[in-house]
Amino acid sequence: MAGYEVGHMLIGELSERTGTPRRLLRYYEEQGLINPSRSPNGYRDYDESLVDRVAQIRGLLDAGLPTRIIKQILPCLNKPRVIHFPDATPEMIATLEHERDRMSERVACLTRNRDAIADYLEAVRAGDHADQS
Amino acid sequence: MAGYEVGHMLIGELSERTGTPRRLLRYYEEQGLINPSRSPNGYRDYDESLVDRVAQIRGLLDAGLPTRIIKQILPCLNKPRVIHFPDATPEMIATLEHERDRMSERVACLTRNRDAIADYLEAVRAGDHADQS
DNA sequence: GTTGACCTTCACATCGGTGTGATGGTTCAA
DNA sequence: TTGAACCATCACACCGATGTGAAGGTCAAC
Repeated sequence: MAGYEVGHMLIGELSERTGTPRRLLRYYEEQGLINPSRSPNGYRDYDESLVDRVAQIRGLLDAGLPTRIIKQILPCLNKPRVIHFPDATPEMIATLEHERDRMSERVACLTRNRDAIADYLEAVRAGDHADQS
Repeated sequence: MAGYEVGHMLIGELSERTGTPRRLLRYYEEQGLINPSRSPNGYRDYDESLVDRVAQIRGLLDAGLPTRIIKQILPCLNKPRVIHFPDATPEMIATLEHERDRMSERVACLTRNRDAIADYLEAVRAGDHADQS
């Protein structure tokens, strides 16, 4: 059970470190969002960098993006500065532009509503129970 | 089929004006997100203000919020300045604070990824096909 | 009065993300 | 060598949001 090579881990460790059920780590792999290598015994072998990537995936899922879209935008998000892009096909670029804009819309919507909630909370906190106590 | 009282409309018109299937307008009602009045004949009668509200609901759904949560935060978002809040129970306040924070997290995640996409697109556009043509 | 375009309710289906558990292989330590 | 703690695949179930359509009421126009 020992992790000989540092920077690599089994599914259980990645699960704990990301707070993600094993089931979902396998699901994300099935959807092509990650592809861990395999140890000789067939166990999945996750690279350290996948901790961040999984967090990113979950954040995007939580923000309403489906795996299909996440899969398309992930390659643009490789840690190192834009090295060499796998595919700059016009359709891919159009897709990215579209998704970028949709994300901006989501940000606007969320920001608007969050600010409204914050305002409400502030108003409530501003001693509005004066007529009750 | 004429709309006698302006500012009121049938489900079909609201559907067209918001780009929302009738099915979903009824679903949102069932979930307690809107409650249109009824005409004598049983038809749903939507107020003009629901055009905006439906847009808001759809935006939040698209941003990953479930109807259960949307239902809780909607009352804080009445057009007129915070008039009188229906319920300022401590649990409700805690819920709102929590959801506000979750929305901030989503905004952060979406912004980060959107910017990365934008950077990527810019880099691609910056004549990086130099080594190909 | 019949037709057409609305509306109603209701039910069943699909799809994506997720939960749960069965069945069995690998490895380490007692 | 057996048991515990991992791992694997696979299948079935659930839930929320959504699609689709059947069966029937209302109303305006012809």
